[in-house]
Amino acid sequence: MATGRTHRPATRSRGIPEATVARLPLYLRALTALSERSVPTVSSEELAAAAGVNSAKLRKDFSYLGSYGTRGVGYDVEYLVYQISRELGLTQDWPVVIVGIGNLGAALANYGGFASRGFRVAALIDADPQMAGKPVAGIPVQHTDDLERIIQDNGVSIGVIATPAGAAQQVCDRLVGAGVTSILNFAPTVLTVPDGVDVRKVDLSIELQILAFHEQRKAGEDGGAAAAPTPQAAAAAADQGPDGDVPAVMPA
Amino acid sequence: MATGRTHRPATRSRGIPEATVARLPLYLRALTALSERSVPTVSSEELAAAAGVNSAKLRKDFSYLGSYGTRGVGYDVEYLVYQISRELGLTQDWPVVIVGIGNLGAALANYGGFASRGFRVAALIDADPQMAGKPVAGIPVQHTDDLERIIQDNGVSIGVIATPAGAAQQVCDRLVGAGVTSILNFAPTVLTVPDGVDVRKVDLSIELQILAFHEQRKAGEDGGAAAAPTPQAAAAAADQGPDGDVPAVMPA
DNA sequence: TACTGTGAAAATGTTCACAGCC
DNA sequence: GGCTGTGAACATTTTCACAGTA
Repeated sequence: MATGRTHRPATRSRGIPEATVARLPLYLRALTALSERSVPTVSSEELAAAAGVNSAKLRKDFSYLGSYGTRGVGYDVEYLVYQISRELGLTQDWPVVIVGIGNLGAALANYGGFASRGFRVAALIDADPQMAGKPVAGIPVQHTDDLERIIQDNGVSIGVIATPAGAAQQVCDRLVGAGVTSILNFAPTVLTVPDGVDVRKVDLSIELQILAFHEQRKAGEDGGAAAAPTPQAAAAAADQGPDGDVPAVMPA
Repeated sequence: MATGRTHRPATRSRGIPEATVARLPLYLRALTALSERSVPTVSSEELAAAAGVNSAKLRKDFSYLGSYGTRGVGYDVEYLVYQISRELGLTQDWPVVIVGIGNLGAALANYGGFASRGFRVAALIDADPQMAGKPVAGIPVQHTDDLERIIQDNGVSIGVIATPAGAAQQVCDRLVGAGVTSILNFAPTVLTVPDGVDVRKVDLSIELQILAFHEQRKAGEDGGAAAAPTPQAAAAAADQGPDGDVPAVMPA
């Protein structure tokens, strides 16, 4: 039953700290924007502002990649775009499958940010036979029955799970069985995977809960901070709306 | 123009560390599942497994909230559900607006995980006049023109931005101007906000990029770790698909 | 006995501040 | 002069290991 670990790759990632890796895509985006405006060089101060971090952190981050800057001048935008892309593995093509083509899956399929960074949506997979053949974002949806074949035919190593929570673990097992070694999970469940498989999780309601925590702090306690006005007392009838996608409730 | 900081609340959150706050929703979900199965008590070991963390971390996390367990026995599930909910501020009703009802916005509106945790979608807002009046997830979409009124009428303090990147900052400014103090941003842009406003960011393509980084590591280097088989050589024709939402694409 | 709660150690991440170089 | 690169100080987070207790 594999003592499934989540997150944290086994591969200590050579020298680059996780926290730095997590920021590289941020820098890359900021750099890409500069590149589009044909800006030739940028200082750590400017780039940091564009990426929303402070400049000391940025410089330290870059120092793990090597010495790609020029003292007194800054960083060459194009060169840095290339170096970071290479470091992140974006100079190669990553075929990706999306499983679960509900609202969220469709949104993901349409999301331009994937195609624009070396990721290619190789297939869309759904358990509903009604969906089979229907094009979403120009790609025909295929049935779950063919999951293994699709993975293998396309050499897919990254899978995205956008199914309801109840189906996620089963889909995950099949993806892993077929050779997928990285999973991006949108279903609100903890996935159990064998060692060597990375799982990253995006949970919409968790982010909101964290915001609520801080929001509560602003209003409550004493008059510490400022800003927040009344938290409105409408703390009443919270109709438990119908579950659209993701049920949030484990099947038991 | 406010030297907009992102993330990290100003309010040092009494004693509870950020890292702990970020895990509370995880514990809450696991506990809710146990509660539904009428499990009366749970040990740190069991709960930690269900939440995907290790037990020492969980105990330390709970120790910041107080001593809610019983030595030799474990934690009372119902009691803990209540305590964590209260700590997160989920015992009150949080009206939320979603701005940008494209694919992603619709997915969010339909997402059951919101309603099930004290969050109530108070309104859907879109800039497209064609959308106005159309119901999405049973809620009629309203036009951006009415944004300020909607925020104030509903006492909204949390806003979700699911617009294209280009519109995000403008929407953000209007939300903040109307009194919103917490923002969940799905647009791939760094938002600038005044002090006292919290921003959390969910970026789909960033998560994939982090996976790609580790995926690359598994394949490359030498035969350090195990698991990962062939990374398939399909590194060829990556047709730069059309941008659905979000921009990007390196020019060079 | 079987568990929690927590100090203390270790690891990781951030910031400071300045030497070094263009 | 202006900026990078980085040791060293500081801060946060994780883990260990065990005392305390129902």
